[in-house]
Amino acid sequence: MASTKSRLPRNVTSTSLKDRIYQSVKWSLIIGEYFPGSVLSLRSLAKKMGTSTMPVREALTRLASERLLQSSVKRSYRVAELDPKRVADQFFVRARLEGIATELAVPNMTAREIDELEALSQMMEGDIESGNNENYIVRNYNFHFSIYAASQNEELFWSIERLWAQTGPYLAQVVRSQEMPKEWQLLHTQISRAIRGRSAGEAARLIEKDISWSISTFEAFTASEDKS
Amino acid sequence: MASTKSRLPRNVTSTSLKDRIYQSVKWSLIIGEYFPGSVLSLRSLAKKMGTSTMPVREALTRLASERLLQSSVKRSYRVAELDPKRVADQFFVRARLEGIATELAVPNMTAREIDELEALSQMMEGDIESGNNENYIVRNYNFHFSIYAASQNEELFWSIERLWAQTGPYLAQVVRSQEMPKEWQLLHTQISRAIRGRSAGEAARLIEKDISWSISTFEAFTASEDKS
DNA sequence: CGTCAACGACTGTGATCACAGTTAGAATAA
DNA sequence: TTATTCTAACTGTGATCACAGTCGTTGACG
Repeated sequence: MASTKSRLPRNVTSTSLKDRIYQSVKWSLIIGEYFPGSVLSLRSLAKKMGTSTMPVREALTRLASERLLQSSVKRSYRVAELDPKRVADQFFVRARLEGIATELAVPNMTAREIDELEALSQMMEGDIESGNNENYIVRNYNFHFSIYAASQNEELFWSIERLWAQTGPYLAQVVRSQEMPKEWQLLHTQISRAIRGRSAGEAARLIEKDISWSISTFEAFTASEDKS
Repeated sequence: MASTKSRLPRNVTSTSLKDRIYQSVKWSLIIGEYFPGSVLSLRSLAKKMGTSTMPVREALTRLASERLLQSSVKRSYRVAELDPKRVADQFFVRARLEGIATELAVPNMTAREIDELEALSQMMEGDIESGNNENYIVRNYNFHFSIYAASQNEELFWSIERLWAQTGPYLAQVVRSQEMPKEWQLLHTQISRAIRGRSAGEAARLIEKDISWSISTFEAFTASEDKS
């Protein structure tokens, strides 16, 4: 888990304990390591981290303020329960913001960056083929955020990342629990191809398509859950 | 002071101290009560609030995590110094998000809400006329956010509010230090009129125009500051 | 057997302390 | 006067404590 942290842009000197705990928990949320409704208590987390509760509570108040965790007074912190309206709202904003970021990014990306993108998309196709959902989740994150980083708009980048962490627990749960749809297989390759061709509008359209597929997959999943 | 609070019904005091301090500081940022570079130290703020440093530090870590304040290890919290690129990025995202929120809001707004909007815009015209910049800042906030609330997308609403708090210290500084441009006078009335006519696209376009005016006013201001 | 009150083990919150790193200003030297 | 050093007052960080509210379980009672 610690090795993946280097993917996230940050100030080089964020060595405080509270920051490391914050990053650690946030990453766990993004890759869906916690389930909706999971309880995160100060003392148990502190024990697990080998610290006092102090840095943990600062980390958790941060996460709660970014709406990644829910908290009410004197009740334990927990991963937000599934609220279809809320998740739909989040995906809606994600689609718009990620489309905008992609449009900005396309003219900025270097040939080397696009090569890496294409390599990633190849591996993601393989992950879908072999059903390696775990790898897919991480590579999908890296794929998207190497694009958004190229938008060179930090504010945009952070807004999107916050939303990913919010939708992470739900989406990852879906991706883990079932075979990934075959339609997903080509999409990311098409995206990197559109970027290579410098067609910003096309790339943005495909990114938004990617997200709308996520939505419908998610909705189909929750619908089937309700019946069981 | 503390003794009177404890006697109030519990639903009034149900919000924690840290939350109230958080809200208080955030509002101060939105209306530009703090200047770029202002230092907010735990102990001095705690003294001002009449509490220990504990709730203050949780409030400030929240604000820092939302990028409303800057913090580096063992250095005091401070309002971000002016970084033209960063502010431009923030305004860019604001324009897009607020345009989207407006488009969503227009079909949702009730006649009563639109009446209130129009009343606000009338008063804002008066504020510009009489040079009452202080009132204008607050009414402008209320005007915009009553629209964004009607988008009925909470995630969108919070994203925008966060950006307002980020740009607040810069923009408010400009608005306070000079006469407001006459062009601003009619804009908000036009916006409420477009909303009454249920033309979402037009309303969104005007909102984005409002923000782009903010940008250019801000840029003109910083340019003139550099020369002096 | 089923209901409900009460207990006990939890929860976050706020206060206070020790500590180490930062910083600004006074004292010293050139 | 100007530059530099050094100290003293400040900063956030982390640990620990007391406290009050929450919640699940147990045990008594109907």
